[in-house]
Amino acid sequence: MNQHSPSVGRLAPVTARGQRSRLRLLRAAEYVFGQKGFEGASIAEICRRAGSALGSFYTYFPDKKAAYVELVDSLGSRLRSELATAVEGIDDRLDVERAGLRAFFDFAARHRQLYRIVRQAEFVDPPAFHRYYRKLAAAYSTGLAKAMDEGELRVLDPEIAAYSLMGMADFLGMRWVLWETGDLDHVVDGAMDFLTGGLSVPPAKPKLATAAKRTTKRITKASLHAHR
Amino acid sequence: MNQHSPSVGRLAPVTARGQRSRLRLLRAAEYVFGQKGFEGASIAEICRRAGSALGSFYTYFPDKKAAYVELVDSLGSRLRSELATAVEGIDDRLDVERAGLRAFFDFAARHRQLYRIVRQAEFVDPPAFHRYYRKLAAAYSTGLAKAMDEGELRVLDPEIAAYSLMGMADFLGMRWVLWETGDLDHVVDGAMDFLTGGLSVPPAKPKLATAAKRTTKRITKASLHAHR
DNA sequence: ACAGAAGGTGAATGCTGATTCATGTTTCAC
DNA sequence: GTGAAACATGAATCAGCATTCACCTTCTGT
Repeated sequence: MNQHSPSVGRLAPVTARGQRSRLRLLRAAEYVFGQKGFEGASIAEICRRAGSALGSFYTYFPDKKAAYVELVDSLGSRLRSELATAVEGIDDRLDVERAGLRAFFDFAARHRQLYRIVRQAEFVDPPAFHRYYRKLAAAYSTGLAKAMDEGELRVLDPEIAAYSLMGMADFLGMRWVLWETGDLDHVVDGAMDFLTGGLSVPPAKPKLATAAKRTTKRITKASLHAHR
Repeated sequence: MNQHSPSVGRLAPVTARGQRSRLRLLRAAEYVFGQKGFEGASIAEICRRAGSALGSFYTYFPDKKAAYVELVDSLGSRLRSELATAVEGIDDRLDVERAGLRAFFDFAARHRQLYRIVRQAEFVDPPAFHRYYRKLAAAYSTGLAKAMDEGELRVLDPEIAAYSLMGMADFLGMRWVLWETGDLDHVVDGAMDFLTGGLSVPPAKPKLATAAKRTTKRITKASLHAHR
């Protein structure tokens, strides 16, 4: 009942040839769906790109939507697994955040269709869309909660923190990975600066307050002008 | 050349009746596009919902896409204007952030199609999609930069901060306004807690470090359990 | 009260593209 | 080597719209 039950029609390939065809089709689908959107993509174009005949698509997928959903799930689990790998063995939790952010940007750069495919999923198959973010958020929340328990992070609501951090990564990636490839190191540093210390001005030592504030401001503003 | 040049055909309504019709059509379009997506929505359904005949749509819009783009632009400027209003007169910058977040959630709650319409725009008309976020980000960045200049906020790259904050708001709204309406006050408080102070544990007074950490942890975890 | 403009109507046109199917080709277990 | 199961093929089917158009109704100024 779960994944590919070959009960109705034959969907899971049996031979090596079949596996190859299915994979070619899926890869082509990732490209075309990402390029044109779900509705805009035609099975014909996917097949052309995969080097298969029109009918072959239906040997492996019951319909257009099924292929799409599989793509969303697959992108989700590939992303989660890459993030887990990128982060494993890192002790300091802030370094985990940095590595995770970096890995996300890398993934997005390698799968420029990621955003478009996932976002379209909201219309094609809402459950798949939810799954994608909920699974990511669940793993993230757990990690954050543990770090908070261990005193590695300030104690916050882990789920709120997880969605906040996911949102940051999402928008930063959209802006600096997809729209305008810039100095990603600078973006990662800037993001880490923000998510580490927040927006509010740390209470300065009372006596020197004004002077210290002024100095900090000048220095950092100058360094910011180096970019952009 | 700019907005509605009635050069080819009559697109801008002249009489009050026309204005009403156009508005009814636009409202219906907001609903139907939000519900079914751009491709999934049919002009016929929009007209049915608006109580107009099929042909009337083309009295006011050159085609399906034009109506969509107008919707995206309109949602964008309505949002920006509501945010500006919600925030004007507030002095403390962190209170501005709080009020802005709250206002965004309210807007999203009142326009449950906002997310779906804006996200679809990426496929329907990429320029409209970019405009939406870029205009928001530009206004936001400017405000943040000013607050930083005035020493109200820690100095960060304003554009990175703007996209980070937009991403947070976007994801928190998706999760707690659209998916599961929960205790929004708690979400706003949690988000403010995060964006104010960041993730990292503030350096404790050396002598009491361990004890203090423990205590904080117990208290806050207990209070967190009150929710969810 | 009438002309002409603005607004309204919905059947008809045309195109696009998902899905099916009858038929050919390849693979592989034996 | 052979036959059944797997795969592959692409023309044909079919349904769903966007858009057009020829004609009707309601205003508004004079």
